[in-house]
Amino acid sequence: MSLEKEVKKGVAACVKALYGADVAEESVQVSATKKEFEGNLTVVVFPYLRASHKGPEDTGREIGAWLQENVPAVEKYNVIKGFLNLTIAQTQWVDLLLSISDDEKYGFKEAGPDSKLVMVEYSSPNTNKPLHLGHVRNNLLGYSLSEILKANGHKVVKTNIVNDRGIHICKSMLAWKKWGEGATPESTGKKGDHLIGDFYVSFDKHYREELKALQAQGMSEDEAKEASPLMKEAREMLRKWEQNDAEVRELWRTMNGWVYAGFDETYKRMGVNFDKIYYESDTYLEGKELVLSGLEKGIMYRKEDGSVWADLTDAGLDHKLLLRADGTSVYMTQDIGTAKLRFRDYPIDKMIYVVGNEQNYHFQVLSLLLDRLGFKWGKDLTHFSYGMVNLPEGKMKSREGTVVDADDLMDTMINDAAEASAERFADMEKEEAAEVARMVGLGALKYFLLKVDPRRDMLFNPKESIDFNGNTGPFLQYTYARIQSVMRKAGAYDKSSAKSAIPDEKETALIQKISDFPNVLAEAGRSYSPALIANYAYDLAKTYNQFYYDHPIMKEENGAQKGFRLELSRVVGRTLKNAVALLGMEMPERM
RNA sequence: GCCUCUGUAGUUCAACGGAUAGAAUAGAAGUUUCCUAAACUUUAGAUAGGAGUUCGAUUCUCCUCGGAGGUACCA
Repeated sequence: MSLEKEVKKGVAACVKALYGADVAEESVQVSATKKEFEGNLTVVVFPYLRASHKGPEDTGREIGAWLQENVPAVEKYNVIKGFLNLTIAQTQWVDLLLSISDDEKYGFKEAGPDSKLVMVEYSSPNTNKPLHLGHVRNNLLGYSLSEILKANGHKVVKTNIVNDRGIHICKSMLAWKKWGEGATPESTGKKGDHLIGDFYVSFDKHYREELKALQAQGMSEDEAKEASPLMKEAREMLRKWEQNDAEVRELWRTMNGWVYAGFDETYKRMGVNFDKIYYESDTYLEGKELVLSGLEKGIMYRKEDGSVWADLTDAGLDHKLLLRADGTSVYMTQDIGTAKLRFRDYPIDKMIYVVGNEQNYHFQVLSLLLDRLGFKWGKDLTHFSYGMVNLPEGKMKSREGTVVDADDLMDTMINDAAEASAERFADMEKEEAAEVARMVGLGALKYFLLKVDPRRDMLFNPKESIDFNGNTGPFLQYTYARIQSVMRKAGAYDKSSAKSAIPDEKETALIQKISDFPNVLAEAGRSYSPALIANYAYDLAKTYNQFYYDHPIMKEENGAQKGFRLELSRVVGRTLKNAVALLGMEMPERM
């Protein structure tokens, strides 16, 4: 049992014994003592004043005395204002470390028969352009969240809905037909997703020129948009696609194939993956059907022009369009269809959508509609809503060429890491140096994006954001690599000799930090927050570096002390590695 | 207009309603005959403004001001 739990239990028992009041163990407020006060754990006593009918100081002293008497681990106590600081007996710390040290997955829970099945949707790309920085945040959050949920004993299915059909891909297809001159990824040497993205941009460029020309002839903007031959052609292409036109479908398959090959490369490099991929082209018809069945059940209604709507005003929302007058589906329709297929494929207990916060309203509506259509998890589906990544100039805009491309970004990170470490890698084999640069570059990027509270907008400054010093991914990796270096040099050692070691303050602080990991992991799972893991890992590394600076390890002459410090270092390294793995980060053995 | 989110050192980020609001970076000053200095130490610097609830408010409620997003046929 962890010390914290022991104290909570003790306080609950104490309040019962002294004041006859019932207190839930979980409600007891226990935290690490601030460093300016004496003690290891602090109990907030304010909540018990009502039961004790005494002041905070007296109550604190009474509880402290009781704990000292009845909880073996509690050696001393002091009370400052309403805070009861407990000092844990020194002998407890080494025992605690040794009790943790055999559990290689300390803090992780295995999935069992009673585990909930959680489906996490993330990434959700459109197939008309390559992934950008916003997707990177999405992918890393989705992956990390999935890993954290798994570590908390849930069964997790990672899923991706690919928006592979619609006017956007038709625009790229049309541009390719008109101006592509048969270009392929092979002929151009370009990644498929980038090639398609170029044609999307090209379409937009020609389209805007067209609009300008039409407006010069005296049309209004709206009239010009209506009259644009290019847009007409694109719409015609979409119509043909829906009618299963062989030629259009063939081109569509080919071009999407290029995009998928490109995406796969990017995903692989980013280190994310999926258990099941759905395609909008397979799900949108299902959505239509469901909407029509909802129409029969009276959940939807049809307007005079033939369009189908849901009236959500009774839930404080609006009327929502689900099928256009011409019978084509919208985004919402597709999401309903996807939900149906997923429900058919998996016994889902909980559905989490990792999607940007600009879609908050969409998911509010989706939840309501799924619930009305009879999906048991519809009502409490979770929209894991994260904030946007902004650039110093403001929002990323693809039309203005201010998007930060995911592939370019990863290249830059890895190159910077290689440059920054050229000297220190001088004695490494080329391959290892490249591998370490990859880990460090991506580690810096992942940590940077994940350490921030997901729901907040964040700022990415290409020039300044990526640093390898301070509160960064490489800081954690460096700490780990340094520990591994010590372990390599130390070779085999007798762990049991640690038993008679006497830890000092910095060492007990480290053990306490390590023992806190299960709580942090559980809380990260409850609150869906990779940032908690990132902040914890930073804290642990920081604490270790402070210890490392003035505590000799291998050079320690006292055998017990040396064995203890080696074991402590090993467990810190392991904990760091396990923690950042939840963020998709890898740890180099040397750097 | 209406709805949602958001406002913390110069900057980028922390802080289950708990003690003197923490880090990093930029600034100033230091630490290496010693296990990796991508490290460590010292220093200066912030809760947008105003009411309220509370023993206690960055956190909860209300108002004002600022920023972002959404708002029925884009995803």
